[in-house]
Amino acid sequence: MGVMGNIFDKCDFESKIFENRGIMLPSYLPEKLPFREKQIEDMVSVLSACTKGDRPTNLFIYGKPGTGKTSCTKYVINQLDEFAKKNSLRIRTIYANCRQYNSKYKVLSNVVQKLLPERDIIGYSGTFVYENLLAYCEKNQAKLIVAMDEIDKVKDLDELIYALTRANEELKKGAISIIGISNQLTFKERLDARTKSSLCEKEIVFPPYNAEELAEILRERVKMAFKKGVVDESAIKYAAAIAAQESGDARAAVMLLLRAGELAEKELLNKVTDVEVRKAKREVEEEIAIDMISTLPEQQQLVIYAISRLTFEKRGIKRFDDEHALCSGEIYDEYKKIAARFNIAPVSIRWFQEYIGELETYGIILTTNSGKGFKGQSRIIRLGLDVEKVKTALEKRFSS
DNA sequence: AATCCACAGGAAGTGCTGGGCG
DNA sequence: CGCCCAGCACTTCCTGTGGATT
Repeated sequence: MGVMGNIFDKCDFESKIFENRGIMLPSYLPEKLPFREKQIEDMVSVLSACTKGDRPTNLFIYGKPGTGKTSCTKYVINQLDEFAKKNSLRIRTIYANCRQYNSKYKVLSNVVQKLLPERDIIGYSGTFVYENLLAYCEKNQAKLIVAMDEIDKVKDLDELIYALTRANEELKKGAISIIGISNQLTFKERLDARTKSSLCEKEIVFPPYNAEELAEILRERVKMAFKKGVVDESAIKYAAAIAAQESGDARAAVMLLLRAGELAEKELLNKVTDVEVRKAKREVEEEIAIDMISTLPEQQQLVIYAISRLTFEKRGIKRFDDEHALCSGEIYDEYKKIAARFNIAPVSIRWFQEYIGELETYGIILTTNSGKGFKGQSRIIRLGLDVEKVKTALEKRFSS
């Protein structure tokens, strides 16, 4: 044996694509929040009350995912903290994600834990936690601002809001304000009337970004996250266009560009263009689809498996004019064979047809109606996804 | 032209399940 | 607590379409 290199030698620790990949991750909090000046200004004008010693009104923020709700809120309360520190004001801000803290008790104990990190309050009763909260505010004469992200995930929200608003009545010196954040626009209507009126004293809407705004946001990120000149303008434009068309979700746009960058890195390219973005988009869609397939009922999985097998076998072998078009009869036969192999009772052809229709509405398969020239009214079926990936995913599923 | 074939899709019936109600 | 009924997943049966075969 000659001189052996290290097996990690191939892994270039110096990326040719990324300058700082972390900036493209969802956890990154940007310093600039373009196109949200108005919303930030509104938040400041509400929260500025506490710098004058008053209790800020509660705030309800809503908008679709990826419209900057969380980033703006975090940014504003960080700034407020900084300002309070500089001017020695008695203001405390707390951010809690309610997906994690999804009940009144969990939220309150998390808040108290953050206020009193040295005090161990885990395992104590709700009233004990609540009293600690009051005691803290009273003792420190604190204006407390609690930002609750994904507030719709809290199971007993009415009680939580009630507890926090009632606290204000009991407190002589301190005060508590709530910032509620939600991406469900219908959520507000489900609330108790009293909860609604106290939580929604002031509302701020975060509209989705349009394509130009998304492109600007991406350019800003790319400047810091990627090496200079690596990301082509076409990639930015394309990623922005996709995200704008789908929901105006900035996080999705950033993720897409991150995936495109990782793809370019894997393929040892030195540029990221719209081609990589397109590939990244396909990759993401396929992952979602395969994920979805795994949650489908067993029978439908068998149908998809039958289609993937037949398509796989037929690749290259031309039949009629279409490359890998299938008609429902042969799929049903294959499906019955596979079902027998796995000892699963097959469904009747009638129900099989319903499955085909359902899978089509999910976008997993594509069907065209062969009006003329072939077996009367019939459906030509093909898989809308990467056949091999689907096949291996399902083989894994059924082998266990 | 009559019949067959391969298929789509409607209608009605069946057996199971889970939730509301007396 | 048992009962009943609605809803579901599915089957059986049936009608209709349009090319292929006799």
